Amino acid sequence: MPPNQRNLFDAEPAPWEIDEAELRTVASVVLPTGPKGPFNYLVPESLADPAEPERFAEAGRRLRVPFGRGDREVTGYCVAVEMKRVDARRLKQISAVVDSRVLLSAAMLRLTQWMADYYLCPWGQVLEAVVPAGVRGMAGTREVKFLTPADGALEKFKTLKLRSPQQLKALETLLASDRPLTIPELAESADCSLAPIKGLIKHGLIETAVARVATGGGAEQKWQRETPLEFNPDQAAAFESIRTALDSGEAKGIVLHGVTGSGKTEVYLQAIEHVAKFRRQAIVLVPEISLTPQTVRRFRARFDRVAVLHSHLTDAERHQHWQSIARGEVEVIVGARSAVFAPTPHLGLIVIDEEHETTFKQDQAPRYHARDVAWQRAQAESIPLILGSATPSLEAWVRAQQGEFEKISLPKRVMNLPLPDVMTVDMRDPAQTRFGRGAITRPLHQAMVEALRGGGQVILLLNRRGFSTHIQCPACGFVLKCEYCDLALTYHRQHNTALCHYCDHEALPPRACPDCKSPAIRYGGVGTQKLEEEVKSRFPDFKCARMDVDTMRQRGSHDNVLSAFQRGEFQILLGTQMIAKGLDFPNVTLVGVINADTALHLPDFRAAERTFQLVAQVAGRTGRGKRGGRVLVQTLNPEHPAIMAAVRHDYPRFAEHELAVRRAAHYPPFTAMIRVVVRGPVEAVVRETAATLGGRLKAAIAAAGIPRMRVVGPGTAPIARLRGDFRFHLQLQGPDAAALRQAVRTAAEGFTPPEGVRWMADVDPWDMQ
DNA sequence: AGCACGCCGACT
DNA sequence: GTCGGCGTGCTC
Repeated sequence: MPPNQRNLFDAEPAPWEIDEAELRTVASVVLPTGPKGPFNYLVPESLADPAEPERFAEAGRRLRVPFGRGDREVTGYCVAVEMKRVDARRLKQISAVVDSRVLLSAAMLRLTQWMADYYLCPWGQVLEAVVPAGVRGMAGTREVKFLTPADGALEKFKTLKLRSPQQLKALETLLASDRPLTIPELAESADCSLAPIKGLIKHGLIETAVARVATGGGAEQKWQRETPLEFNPDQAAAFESIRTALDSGEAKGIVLHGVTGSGKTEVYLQAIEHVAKFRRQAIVLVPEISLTPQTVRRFRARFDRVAVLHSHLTDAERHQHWQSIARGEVEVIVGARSAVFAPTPHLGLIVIDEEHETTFKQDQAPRYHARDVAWQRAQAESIPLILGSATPSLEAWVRAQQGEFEKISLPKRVMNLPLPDVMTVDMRDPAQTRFGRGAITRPLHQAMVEALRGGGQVILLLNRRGFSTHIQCPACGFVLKCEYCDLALTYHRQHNTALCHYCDHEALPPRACPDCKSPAIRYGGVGTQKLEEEVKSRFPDFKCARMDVDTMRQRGSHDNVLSAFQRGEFQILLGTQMIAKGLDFPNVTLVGVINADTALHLPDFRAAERTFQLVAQVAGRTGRGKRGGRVLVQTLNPEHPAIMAAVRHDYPRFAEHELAVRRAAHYPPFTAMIRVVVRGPVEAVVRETAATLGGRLKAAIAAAGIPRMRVVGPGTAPIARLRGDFRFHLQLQGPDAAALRQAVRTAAEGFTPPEGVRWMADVDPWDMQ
């Protein structure tokens, strides 16, 4: 019977056929793309035998299944296998089992299901994001034939009256081997060619089995061992609380609020040592930033078996690490966001360092936040979750205040070092700025002179890369924008191009205004490249290095520059926010913030929080040695509460002020939020689609009768055009997060946007642009 | 998402 | 009659 006609014969079951249902083994399969499913398939006897682990259909492995009217073979994730009463004639059968072992434990399957539900994303898409591509493709492995002698091979050799001495020698060699050999291995040790081996296989005296093996192996590097450091009383108290949580066998969120330089890492390290004693594993999430080499080094120095997962790994390396973690060979996993999915067999602790960092939120679907996924996982595995930061996210802080999480403070730096003096430089004051041209004010210049003269090092932070941040015509006001985005182009002098920092589009920098033809076009705004020139001309006797995405493209370059700075090979380090994170330089006596206001006026309710974090974090980079240190913050808003609090190292005061603002404006963390973005190439169509979607959302809210829930917008997104697409956005706000998600689901049901228009929902958005 | 199905008009 | 245009709806 041709498969396409099948439905003709067994369409709807007639009433008298209804008790055709029978008890069968059924697998639920979720596909990575396409319709959501899950779809049920019959498990044939041949794939239902646990004694054959190579082809056992069970939850957590991938399966090949026939799908659609054409029965094309697709790969899907098996999420459950159960005995069910089904009408077997209406189900198709699994074709094959792809994975020879489980990729996702039952707990991880539940976690991915939670993510799909919470982040409004198909389950299959979550699964594809959780299992690395290198693991799915079994990168770095290949199929190899292994040879074992058949039962009674030697007797058979005689009864078959074979007389080849080469074959006999090969067979005897194989019999003498204590493990299965590959064909080349056997040829080598029996000192024969491939022909006699093939002959033995043909006669059935040697049996072959295929297995996947790793190709090549990474060399293990030996690391200098370090012993635990002495705790100060605050650290000891913090560790005690964490140890109690670890021993309780219960889930517990712990906000470890420790000022910069208070020794949080040492607390993590000893907590993990405690976990490792019980042969459990720990996951440590760090913001990417090439995984802050100093932190990674400390973990390597304290544990024998550390897996470091970073973005520069090849697929094969990632696969090897993943397998090694799954086998329980690893004590600690240090990695960025996605390391929260590490397949640890017996997880004991999750640590999120620099918990406030935005990199923990994924900016593509599934748009998860590693902190929230980690908390979900911690609850499922009944383990503690430590959220460490000098500037905790307000989300974490509020939960600590409400008693949902425990709060632990490390209010002092180790060895009682003082926090650095922070001063603002008011850039509105002409007396301070009228000092040549450039980005460095008189007080900052003076401070640099003093610091360098005293043999100290200087860090300068400027959160804008490139040379000039905009190209503008003073005659008509025209600003050169990207052809595809609604964004000003940045001038990069090195390659003499005008570059879009969002889509990487390059344009030729104009000599005259493209609009009014005035030749007076001006390159304005200071980026890190221009700052570097300014520093070099002001301080020609000192060496200076720049660190931003443009200079850090190569693998390892980050670590190289920082190590050189630590060795004192240059005195001035300038760069974007990547220099503000987790670094420890005892000889840095001055930190200058060129412009603290860059994040302050973003159309984003988190603008103040970001500003506070940036200033407070970079300020923490100094005063870590005997010489002490100071910080100068250049700003046009010295009286802004976020900047004032950062100057005073006063996180609680900042939090109190900012939380009052958020509460009054009904913003997170006091309300849940989902942002919906609609985009497409034709502005009018996008606008109309956004309006339709807005209407559907409002209707969904009204129909469900949800109080205090509102739809803001649609309106033009702050970045109105990106990569050629016009963008409109909406925000759903309300106290009940689940109701918000349900409203989006209801609105999406049966909604198909016009050709070319796409839309997405971002749950708990971080970026509002 | 992908693909077969079916109902149209233009062609051999 | 037959080919193929795309609109529609289903996929265990």
